[in-house]
Amino acid sequence: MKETITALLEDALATLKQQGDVPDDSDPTIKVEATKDKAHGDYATNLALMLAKPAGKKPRDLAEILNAAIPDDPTVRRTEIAGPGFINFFAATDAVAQIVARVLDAGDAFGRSLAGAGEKVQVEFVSANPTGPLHVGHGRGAAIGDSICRLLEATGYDVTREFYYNDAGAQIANLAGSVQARAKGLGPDDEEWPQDGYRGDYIIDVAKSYLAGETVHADDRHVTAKADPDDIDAIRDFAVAYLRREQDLDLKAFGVEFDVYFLESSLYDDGKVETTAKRLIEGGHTYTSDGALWLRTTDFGDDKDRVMRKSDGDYTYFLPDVAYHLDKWQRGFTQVINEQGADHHSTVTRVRAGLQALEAGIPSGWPDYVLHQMVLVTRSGVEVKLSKRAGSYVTLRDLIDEVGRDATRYFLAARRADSQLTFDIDLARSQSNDNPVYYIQYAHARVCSVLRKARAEGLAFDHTQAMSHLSRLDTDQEKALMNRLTRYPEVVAHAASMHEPQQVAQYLQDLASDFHTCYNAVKVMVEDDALRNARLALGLATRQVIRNGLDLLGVSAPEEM
RNA sequence: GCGCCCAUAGCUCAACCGGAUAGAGCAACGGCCUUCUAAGCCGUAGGUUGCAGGUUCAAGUCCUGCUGGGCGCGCCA
Repeated sequence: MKETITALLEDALATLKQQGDVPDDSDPTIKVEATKDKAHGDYATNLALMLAKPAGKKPRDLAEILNAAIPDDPTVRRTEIAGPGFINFFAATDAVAQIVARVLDAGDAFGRSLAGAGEKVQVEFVSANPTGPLHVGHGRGAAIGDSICRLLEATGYDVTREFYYNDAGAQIANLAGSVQARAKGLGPDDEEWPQDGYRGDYIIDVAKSYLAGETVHADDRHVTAKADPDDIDAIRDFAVAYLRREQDLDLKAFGVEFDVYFLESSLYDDGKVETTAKRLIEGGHTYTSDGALWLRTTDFGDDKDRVMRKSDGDYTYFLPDVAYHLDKWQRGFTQVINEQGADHHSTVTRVRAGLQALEAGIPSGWPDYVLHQMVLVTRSGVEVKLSKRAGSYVTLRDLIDEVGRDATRYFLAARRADSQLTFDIDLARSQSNDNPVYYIQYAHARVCSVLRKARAEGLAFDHTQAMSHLSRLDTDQEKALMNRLTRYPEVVAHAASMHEPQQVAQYLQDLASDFHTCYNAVKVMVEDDALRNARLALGLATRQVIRNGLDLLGVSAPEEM
């Protein structure tokens, strides 16, 4: 529909150029928008407003000329000029109803497109170090990151989900020390307890499992414990595998799986850190000061230079970061999206600056970032800060256990990443109309319920009959619902290109609302076979779109509540 | 002090990379169950989009300066 109108406008514009009403060189991007207000028709364009200035005409006069030049088309019932110079398009009723056939025809594929044309995209998200259970912030990253992946897949991209972590640094040494201390029966209150050791109860579980000689299987590694409390290397390997497995289990329970686990240590093992350092030095972008090696990132937009090799000879985390992103580029990802907590926002300019200094032909704005703000968890209006297992923070597992996967995913993905999020546990677990997840799922279940009833009465859905009577769907509520269905592909395309899954959540709420309104106003199970089947078809189409949309958010679509 | 992000109804949030009368839900008030799930629907009320300027035919959206909040500013990650 939108494409049809755009094509009509292109025709009209060409006519105007030919007539000399508009300069030949004016080439505005033609914008056709779905209207917010029914009174403005179904679609509208501001083309006349855009062209008024270059044409040297009043917007409304130009709109008249433009409108007259729009060719006739069966899908457009009529057009009108409104406001300062908008042209409104009213769709033919039959054309709107055809959406039902299109949805049912496409099924799971409805809303998908080939816009990405198979381009390789990598999305890095969560990327938690294996030092403890995932917390709510990681959950937000997982929900947003995975939904972005699903959106990109739905728009034709070849997506790689990647998880980057450090299994060898200071934090890991601290983890090993903490587990060893627990294995020797020490607690955080003992004098010999390592400084800044991890105090959470989960360390006890790791230590017990290690001493019991258990074998753990994570997605990317398998380790059998040596059970020797004095072998710190063995403890470290085991602890990392153990916590990686914990995280994998949490992520699986959350419906998130990764294609690639990338180890920071591999960048050292493969010599990529060395190579990157050499390249930066040879490029002349480094200098030595106070015994440390600095990269002149200020040449590339950073507000201060950064240390890449410390005076003790070790590299800072910054250099492997650059090496890692160079590696991403070399793997052929022309588009990379990094989903991270906003507390790491300072790495953005730094990494980009480091990549520029490599002079590897990487675009200056590469990679893309989606940064999410903090999550505050509340129960009974009071902030929740602690979990028993992790000690100092609320874990993702806590939320999944308490409110379920669907509500957790929905709530964490339904807000713009750049606004702070308050996760209200009471709301998320409430099975009532103020909970948007249930509201949407209920709409889906209601359709299923009607279908069950139809089947039970021996009036199973007749697709052929329905398709030839779609024009019977002519009440205001049905038309509003069908219009909403029409918008779905645009919503998916836009949400994907903007990397904003919350737009899908918003749409689904609106769709569910239109459906419930329709459901209350229009009875499906009527005597008239043709009408009943047409209405069943509309229900089926709605169910399909809800299901498709929820899937983009990783939320299930239950048949009954 | 510097940098990034945010500020929209009493509350939680939308607003399709500048468009028409800024929209939902909750809370409040008034209605709707002999009828497909009332976990729902209909109606009423609620706003100078933090403040002040600017750009534009058109600004919640873009620019500048304030105010308030979050995060960051390490030879930690």
